[in-house]
Amino acid sequence: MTRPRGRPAQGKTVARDDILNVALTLLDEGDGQGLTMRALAARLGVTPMSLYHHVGDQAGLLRALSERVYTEVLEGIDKLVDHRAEIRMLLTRYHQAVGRHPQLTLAIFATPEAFSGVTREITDRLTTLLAEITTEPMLCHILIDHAHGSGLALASARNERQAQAMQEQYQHALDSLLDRFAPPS
Amino acid sequence: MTRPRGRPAQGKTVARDDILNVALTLLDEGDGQGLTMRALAARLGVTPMSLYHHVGDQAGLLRALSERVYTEVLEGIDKLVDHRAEIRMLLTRYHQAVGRHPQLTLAIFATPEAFSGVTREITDRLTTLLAEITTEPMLCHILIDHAHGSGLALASARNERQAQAMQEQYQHALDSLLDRFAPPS
DNA sequence: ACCTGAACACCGTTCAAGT
DNA sequence: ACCTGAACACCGTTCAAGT
Repeated sequence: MTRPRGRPAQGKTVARDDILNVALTLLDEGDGQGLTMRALAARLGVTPMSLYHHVGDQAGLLRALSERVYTEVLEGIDKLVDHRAEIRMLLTRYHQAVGRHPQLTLAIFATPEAFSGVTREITDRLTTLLAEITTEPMLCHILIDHAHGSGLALASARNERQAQAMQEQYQHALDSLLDRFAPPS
Repeated sequence: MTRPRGRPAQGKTVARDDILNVALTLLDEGDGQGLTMRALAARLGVTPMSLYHHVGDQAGLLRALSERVYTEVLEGIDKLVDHRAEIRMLLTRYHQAVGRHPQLTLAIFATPEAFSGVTREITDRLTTLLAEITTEPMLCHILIDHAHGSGLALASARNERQAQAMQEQYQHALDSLLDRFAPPS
């Protein structure tokens, strides 16, 4: 009558990487309500509680996702001699990351415990770089806020062509901001 | 055995205004998870389902809240002759509204159906005003994004003194942006 | 018009128990 | 170490029924 308990004889262990991948698609394919511990477990063919072993609770899951997504922003950014070029690169990649996973960004905003050190790394790197080319301390916040807003707006692009156009508009705005606050000397 | 059904003889009708007031405090006093239809109803001494009669479903509730909060932004803004002064006033009030109800702002971000026409009115007014003093079309987005980001950050102020200081920093940044994109002629 | 209880289909998370 | 079922305390929302 009762189904078998415990770890099944042939049971495959679910990989942490798979959890994160599937979680990310659940988050992106819906309106943000698609990612639940139960739905995630079901999609992975596993009991909800087994997830807790790999990623902790829901905030832990979000933090892991945030790490995975935002780490890509820092990867392959060589310390350029040209500060301005490095700033552009960093922000463009960040903007893209937000645009690719807007629901993740919103979820993190609403879940302070989900903040990962990676985002801190990004903003720290940006502030030190910006300190080299401008004396306006608020420029960093302005740039990051705009990356958020514009990145989130990217979600409402109707097709790839429009998304491309919005990306270019962002680049333009970014250049304009840098020009006006830190004119190339 | 069974408790009475239907409208109680002396039952007071719950007022829509009370619903919104209590909903707003539930939203603000917690970490954003405090506002649920059931908790709201309980606080009002009413069954959850009675709420649906007044504000519709959860998205309707959020839209009503958004209207109440953001309408105050537009109120008492006389059309000033000085475009720049009006822009400053509009954004400062918007920034304050976001800062006072950060969780509402986040909830609306995550719930597109909750968008009220009022926010559209605000951005429309801003765009037409900005068109008068600058040719950079993205300035409007930059200003609104920064109002969002800085307003949301206001939530993490540890005391009123610090909040005041952050408000002033926002003003400063706003002026700086306007100066650089639309220098007073 | 306005409020009610019951019901449906969900949630996150803890726990003790299996292998 | 890793997975399990059962249970607890919640959700939003629909429905038919009361006054």
